[in-house]
Amino acid sequence: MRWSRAFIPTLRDDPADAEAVNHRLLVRGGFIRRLMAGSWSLLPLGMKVTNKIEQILRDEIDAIGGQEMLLPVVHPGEIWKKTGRWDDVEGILIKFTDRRHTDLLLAMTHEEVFSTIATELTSYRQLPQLWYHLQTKFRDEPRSKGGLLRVREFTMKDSYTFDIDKAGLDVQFDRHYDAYKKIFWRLGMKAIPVHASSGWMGGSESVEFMVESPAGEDDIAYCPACEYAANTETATSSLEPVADQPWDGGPERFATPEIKTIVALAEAFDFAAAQSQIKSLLYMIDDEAVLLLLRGDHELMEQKLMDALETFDVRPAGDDEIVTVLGAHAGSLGAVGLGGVRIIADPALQGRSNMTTGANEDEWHLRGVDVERDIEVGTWLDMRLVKAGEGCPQCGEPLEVKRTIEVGHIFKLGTKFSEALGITVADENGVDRIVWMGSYGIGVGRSMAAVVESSHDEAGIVWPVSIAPYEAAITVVKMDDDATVAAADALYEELRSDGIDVIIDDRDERPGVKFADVELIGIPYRVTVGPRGLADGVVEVLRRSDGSVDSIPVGEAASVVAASIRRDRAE
RNA sequence: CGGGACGUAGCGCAGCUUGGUAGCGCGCAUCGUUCGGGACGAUGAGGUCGCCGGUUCGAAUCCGGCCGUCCCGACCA
Repeated sequence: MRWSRAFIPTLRDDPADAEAVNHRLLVRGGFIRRLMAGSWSLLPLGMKVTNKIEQILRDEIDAIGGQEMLLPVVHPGEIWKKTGRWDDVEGILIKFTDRRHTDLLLAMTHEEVFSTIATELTSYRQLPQLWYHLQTKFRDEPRSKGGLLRVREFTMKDSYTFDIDKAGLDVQFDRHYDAYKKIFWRLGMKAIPVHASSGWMGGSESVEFMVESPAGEDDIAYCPACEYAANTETATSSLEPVADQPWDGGPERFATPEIKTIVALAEAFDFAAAQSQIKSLLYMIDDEAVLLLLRGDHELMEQKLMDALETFDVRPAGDDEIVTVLGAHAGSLGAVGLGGVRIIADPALQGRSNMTTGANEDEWHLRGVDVERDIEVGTWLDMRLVKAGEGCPQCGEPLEVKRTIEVGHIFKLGTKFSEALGITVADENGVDRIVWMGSYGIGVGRSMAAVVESSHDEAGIVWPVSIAPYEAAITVVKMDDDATVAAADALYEELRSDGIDVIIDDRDERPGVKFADVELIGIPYRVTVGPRGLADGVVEVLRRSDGSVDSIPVGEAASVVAASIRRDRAE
């Protein structure tokens, strides 16, 4: 490509509305433009990167036996009603009707359609199957943000597997696990696989692939010692035991005027350190008031609660509800002597005594509470948010908590969809068996954004060779110098015939402008051709990733650069 | 959905308090001088001031409503 003919609208200033690094750099570099909130057009450079990412996805999924298909984006509501998701995923699912008043929807994912096709599977002899596609999905996110990180319309690679039994599903799952590790490696990202909550996908087990970035939306707990890693939505940790001070007798009321928070109580009374308090939270779960108890210095992780209770209908009770159920306002709530309300307590409270908690009477608390003696705990449930520094549940070393971007997610769906849609095959005895399914997704645009987030500097993006919009750029320093232009053209042709994806910057611009643009756009190799170097018979090769510069004889430049690029490609 | 900020030329912004018919920088076009890290001079093109309504002789500016965008939160594979 000749730069003078290319549409690469770079911007000198950061767009005013861009905050996230990927947003700033991809817009400035002329890769993408916004059409509306959460919808982006891919300009030529963005398209090139996307194509390269998609090719890697195809390579690796094909390598584990994947067969590519392409399914429609508009689905009949009917099949989503069969799986129950027509009603279950209210909100982000866009529904509409056609001229015949048929219920339709914009696909947010494709389990239903793949499953529909899979009803044509009739015999165990046809299994296993691994199908995938790269398709547009639309999710009406309440709040798109972060450039390409959270959008409404996006391309996703999703694969689906069909097996005769759980063992087969396990094999497919493990293969995807390995393929995903390779994929993210090839995309130039350090992706950490973590145990995750399955959310509304259901299923028994899921692993997310996370890339560390301050722009991310998920926290993971990570053990540097043993590689334990889990989304904080599921992570656990081991805690130092707390030694309670002895206390004779039962709970004792004491006045706590104006004190409404754990912190304030801890400051006012030396026996009421946060870890010696019981945090009481009233929640409405499936329309039932439930009192949740945690250690005072711990935080609730709602997702753990939802997963354990198998419901999405979880919300904090309102002020009115709290007063109605407990007879006091938030700040003085407690579980001692409470009847008729279900109590769920975090195991960190087990065996604790001489604790402080609200008295269910405004401005009064209780001290000397023995959790198991004084409180009728209905269920013990780990629902505590893990914090950095707590012990790894596997090896005890301190955990780290990192902010990350979720770039991929693999699920063991089990039989949820196949049962709902009647996907069965005959086994060797001629008996119909429900098929076991898995589903595995990678966001293409989000991956592109995540690479930018984790690989950039002050000057711009630093693409890995594998997905760079161009592998090399030839910067022609002086366009009105015939010898320079001729040498640059010759180099360009040689690299092209060598199979290198190269662009020649033949614009009549000052060198500074050209240098800045190549760096902003993030092309891994820049070959600078100018009269100054040519006088010595050399051109200059700059490697974007480490800034190293080599002067190389003109005649060897193409082969040296091509060799470097081939080496990078192989990595 | 709650809180906050914003909407004026392709991009970044000023003007609004105190109403008088729109300006700066970058970019763009032409010419000239320049040319190894975002040049300089000259000339020029380009704007429904987000939309609708109101107040007024007169609205980018004041008032009301709406729409859109971003950030925080809620939410979210």
